[in-house]
This record gives sequence, C-alpha cells and structure tokens, in this order.
Amino acid sequence: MNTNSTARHKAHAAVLKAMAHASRLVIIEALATKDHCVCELAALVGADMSTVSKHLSTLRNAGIISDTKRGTSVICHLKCPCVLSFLACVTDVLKTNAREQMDLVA
Amino acid sequence: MNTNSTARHKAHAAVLKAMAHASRLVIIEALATKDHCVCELAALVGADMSTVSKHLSTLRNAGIISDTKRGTSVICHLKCPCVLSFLACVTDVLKTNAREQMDLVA
DNA sequence: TGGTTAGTTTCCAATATAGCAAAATAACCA
DNA sequence: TGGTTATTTTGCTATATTGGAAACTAACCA
Repeated sequence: MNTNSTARHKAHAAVLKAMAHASRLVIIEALATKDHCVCELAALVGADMSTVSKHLSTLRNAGIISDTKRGTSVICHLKCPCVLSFLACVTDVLKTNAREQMDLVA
Repeated sequence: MNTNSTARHKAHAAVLKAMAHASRLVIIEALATKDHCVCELAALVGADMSTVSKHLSTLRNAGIISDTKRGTSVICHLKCPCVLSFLACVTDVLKTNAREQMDLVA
C-alpha cells in the first residue's frame, strides 16, 4: 500500500460514499431524467428541505452534481450520468443475493 | 416515493456503502486479480487483522464477496467483478473534478 | 493433549453521519 | 423598503462507523 494508491482509494471511496444513501440515490435517479430544483427534489425525497439541501451539498462536493441559480431557485444537474451504470451492477449483486436466499429456503 | 422504491434504494445504498471505504476498495481490487486469504489481505491493507476481518464481513453481508475455508485459512473471492466497472466511472468523476480545479487556478 | 496459526467476536473510545428546527441568506416582487 | 419564496447554515441530538486490543474459536500438527 503506497501513499498514492491510498490517496486514489480514498478519493474513489469518497465518491461511492456520496452515493451510498437511499435519498441521494432517489435524487440521482431523478436528475438522470431531467434537471430539478431543490424544492422539487425535497418533495420527491419526502424529507425536510434542510436535510435535502445537505444531501445535495454532499453530492456537489463529490462532483456528482452541479447547479445553477435561476431566480430564487437552484437548479440541480447530474454531471456524470455514468453513475447510473453503477446501479445496474448493484442490481446484479442484489439479484444474486436474493437467489441465494431462495436457495436456502428451497 | 412509494415503499417499494424506498426499499430498492435502501438495498442499492447498502451495496454502495459496503464498497465506500478505502480499505475495502483495496480488498476488492486485490480480489479482482485472484482469491486471497484474510491474512494476505490484512498485509495488503496494512491494518490489524481484526479490523480487516470486520471489513470482510461488511463485504460478505453486502453479497460482494464469498469465502471458503481451507485448513485454518479463509479464502475470499469476489462474487461480482462487475463492481470494478464502478471504479471506471468514479475515475471519470474524479478526473472531471480535477479538471475543474485546474480551471480555477488557471 | 498442548501448542500454534488463522480468523472472528466483543469491548470500548473516537469520529462521522443524519435529521429536524430555527436562524441566516438571497433573489425577487409590490 | 418590506415581504415572500427558495435555499443554506447552524445547533443539537441520536445513531452508525471505524479501529485496535483482548478474548474466544477453529483447524491443524507434534
């Protein structure tokens, strides 16, 4: 484990960690379709706006989303739609897990 | 936000969360090449074996790795090599971030 | 059986995260 | 200017995560 690879792994982990929350995944999926303002996302997630605002700043700090101000609203935009490809694989993991659970019962 | 999609998002988040740690990424990358026993992984990560053992159980619970016992050793195996495709995209995110940092300075 | 190696679990302290409420900003409109 | 809407920040509490040390378990060997 040299210092460089540790730094790289930490950076990678930070991006994954930013995605690793149900509400933030809801936000990411919503933004995959189209840009949304914070209050729309708050309604979608169903949480306090202050909470959603913090989730958004987590995603922003990780470089996953960007935003522009329009009037009093902040419009959020998914910078890296490739993150959705993660979810396809995650779904595979979950399917495998489910299949194994089935096998245990059967 | 209906209950089903919340459950799905929670399940997805759990898998991402299991990956979201520098040491666990080191483990995942090592296992992508070949199976390893716990003590080899502990040496690679450079942490206490009890700590690595706990990281492994996190990955195991998420369904990312499996293991078989051989003598006194436990051999770990990466169940879903597709998780590596995550990292390619994460690298894109990081590159974009770095480029923006450059732009700020330039 | 007793010792050794490999791994896991438990205990505990330090740190990080999540969420709401309330206060603070910011841009707009009358 | 004063009020309103949208958003962020701060304060605080509850909860989760991390990691080493020590105790415990399991498989092997002499």
